[in-house]
Amino acid sequence: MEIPINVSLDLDKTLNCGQTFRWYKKNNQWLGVANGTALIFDFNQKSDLLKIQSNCEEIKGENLENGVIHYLGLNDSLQSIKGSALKQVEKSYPDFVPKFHEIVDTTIGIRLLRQDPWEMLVEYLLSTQSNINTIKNRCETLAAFFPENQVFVGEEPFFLFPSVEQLRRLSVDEFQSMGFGYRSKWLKNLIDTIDIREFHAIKNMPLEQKINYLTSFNGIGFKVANCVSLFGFSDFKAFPVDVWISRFLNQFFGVTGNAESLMIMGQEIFGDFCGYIQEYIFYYIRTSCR
DNA sequence: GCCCAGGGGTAGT
DNA sequence: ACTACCCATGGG
Repeated sequence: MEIPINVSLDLDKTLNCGQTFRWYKKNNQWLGVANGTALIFDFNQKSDLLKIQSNCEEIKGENLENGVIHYLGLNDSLQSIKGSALKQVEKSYPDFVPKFHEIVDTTIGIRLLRQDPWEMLVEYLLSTQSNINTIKNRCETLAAFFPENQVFVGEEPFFLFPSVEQLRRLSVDEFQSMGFGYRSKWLKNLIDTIDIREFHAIKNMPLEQKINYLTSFNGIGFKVANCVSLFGFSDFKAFPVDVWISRFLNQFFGVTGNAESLMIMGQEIFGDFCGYIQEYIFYYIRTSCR
């Protein structure tokens, strides 16, 4: 099917900016899994048509069109988000306004995906102290361990992300053999102890309570908790601070500190949608200074 | 071989 | 609260 896209969307940057790990581009098409449905996107930027192929006709109970619109965050008003953040920057850090425009105007089509919280929790636990390529390989290795999860769109194979119950069948040694290193025991502990209903219930809690719950697990620290809150639960007040964001804040605002103090800094600078702006910054600094 | 990566836990101040 | 140190592994 095809759906018209009449809002700003940069699909390449959205799927390639580091918020998601299992999408890949092949023959000018994007292939990936969105909330349990395998998809192939073919986006013609000129005609503003998004061609969609899939392995089934729905995404988590919604029809395909609405499911894709939801997954891609196409209902987010990017202009409102930019306006809100700009107002906050003008008020508190006017010297930063020119840089703010430069960053946002070069990344404006990026949208925050509505990804599966469970997948985000596992994948960001595996992300610590690793570059994005390594993380992508790990996530795909883990998913491909379960051949029963394989689905096809035409000839193209996909692996749906394993459930908690499926992961419980694996041992620390098997995680080790997948190259997870010291994260293996964290993952094993997580899947053995998590109450999945309790986990999903944090969606409606304030950010501080999400972080408190998530950081109660071994291996989930402040930064990863913010990633899960932002990318899994769409809490736009989350502000993940990794080495890149930390360097950026030091360079442009002269601040240093741990992930928690710098998150508060990000919230003060950019306001209620700081998570969105964080993703723009992340893409900007990783593509411009090189 | 060396350095870095979407960090976190722990022990010692 | 802050710091130093360790942790496994792959990629550039």
